[in-house]
Amino acid sequence: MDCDLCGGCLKGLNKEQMGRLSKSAVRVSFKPGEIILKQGALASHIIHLVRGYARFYLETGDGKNLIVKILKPHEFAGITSLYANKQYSFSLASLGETQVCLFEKSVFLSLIQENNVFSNVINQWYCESHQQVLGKLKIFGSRQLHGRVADSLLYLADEVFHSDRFNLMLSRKEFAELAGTSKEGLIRILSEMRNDKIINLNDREVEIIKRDLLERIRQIG
Amino acid sequence: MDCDLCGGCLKGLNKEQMGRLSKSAVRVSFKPGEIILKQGALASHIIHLVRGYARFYLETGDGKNLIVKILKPHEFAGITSLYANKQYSFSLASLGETQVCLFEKSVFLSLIQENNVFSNVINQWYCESHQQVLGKLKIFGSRQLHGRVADSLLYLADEVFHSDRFNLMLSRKEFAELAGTSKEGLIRILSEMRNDKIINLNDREVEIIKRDLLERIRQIG
DNA sequence: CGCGAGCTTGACGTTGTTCAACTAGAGTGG
DNA sequence: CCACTCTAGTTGAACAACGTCAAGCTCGCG
Repeated sequence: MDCDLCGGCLKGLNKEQMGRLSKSAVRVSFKPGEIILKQGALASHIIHLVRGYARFYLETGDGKNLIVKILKPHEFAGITSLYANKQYSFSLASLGETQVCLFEKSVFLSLIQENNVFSNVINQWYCESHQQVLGKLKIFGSRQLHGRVADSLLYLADEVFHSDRFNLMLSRKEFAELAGTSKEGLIRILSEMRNDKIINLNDREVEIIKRDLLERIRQIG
Repeated sequence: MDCDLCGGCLKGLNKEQMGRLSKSAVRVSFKPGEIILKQGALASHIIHLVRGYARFYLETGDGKNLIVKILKPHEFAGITSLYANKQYSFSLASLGETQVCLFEKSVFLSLIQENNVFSNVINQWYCESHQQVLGKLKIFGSRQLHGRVADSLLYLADEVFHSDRFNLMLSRKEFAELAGTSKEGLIRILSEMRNDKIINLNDREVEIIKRDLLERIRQIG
């Protein structure tokens, strides 16, 4: 199987290595809401999101979830389980229709070990991912609801959809899990923001109207 | 300058590379409470903690801090600023007397790029560090005070001091910043735990008595 | 038409922060 | 040697923030 859709995401590999990886790869499609990787399962694969979006979340143990980030096309997941972890420490579920490429972890790992350019690509990935999580931790540890919701809205606009107008692919409950609160708490803040004309909100269509204000709310909390 | 105290932390480097790194290295001592790296400053160095402990924290912008982890001897900081970030995204302050080794970021980076074994060591470091932050995010996003304090206590016992009896090197305020709450809130929980004989607490001397119970509190919140 | 799922709002109780007062110990200067 | 002051720690009370519970609403579907 070839993996042309993976595009430049695997740069640094030579033809032989690319072939070895492709041979171990499987392409799979998922319907909306299906679980792609399950927390606790044996970490056997690295996944590459080819098409669609997916929510990367932690099962907190008390029946709730915490969405850490939204994966968009050409992003990876499972790299955090490359070393040490025998099991996935997170879950991944599709939003809408998605298509993913599954690479065997062992092959992926040996490529990192033998190809320095590739190893550096992964390094860089870690660096960015680490930063993002640290940022989220900061928000969670220091801001209250208004700030966390504002942050989540801006995260979606800036990092995921690259537009101030987008279709929130999440249910209210899922959006709450992204902002780290309850469904009702989130809804109240959103309603408030709509009343204050900071955002437009029709069902799952979101438009950021007063971005400067939203950014201020994120900062002061 | 040689860097024998860095021990096996820089494994994978050959003699020439080790020499190049050593030549760029500076050894510095810090008194209790002094700032080693300052959030926002130009990220010019990677630091290696040779002796003592340090708190790795984020300045949240509203005058509060959030302690992400406690660095112990032979750990690194600043690796998260290797790529992209021109400025440190965190601060590092000494707890007690510490001694650190400063490496020039540019030299460090070129070693990663040319030495695959070293690159993999860093990769692994990222992987572990990433996991730790994700774990903390999970706690912050899903547990309330009791759980967060229990988690912080167990973190110190298991990951930092490797003993159920240790000298908390943090003030109450700093410990609160580790647990993500206010000084008063933390004190109340600690008093409760002392009254319930879950921990012993004399000034900054901590002893975990009922570990099983503490672990349960961490899990159920 | 009835049913269920997702969304919304109000009421209420819990949790946690803030403010203020108090204590103990350490350091300072008369 | 004793006020005085400063800091860290502790506790109580008032208040705000947030989660939970319950009810109603809309919409799509059988």
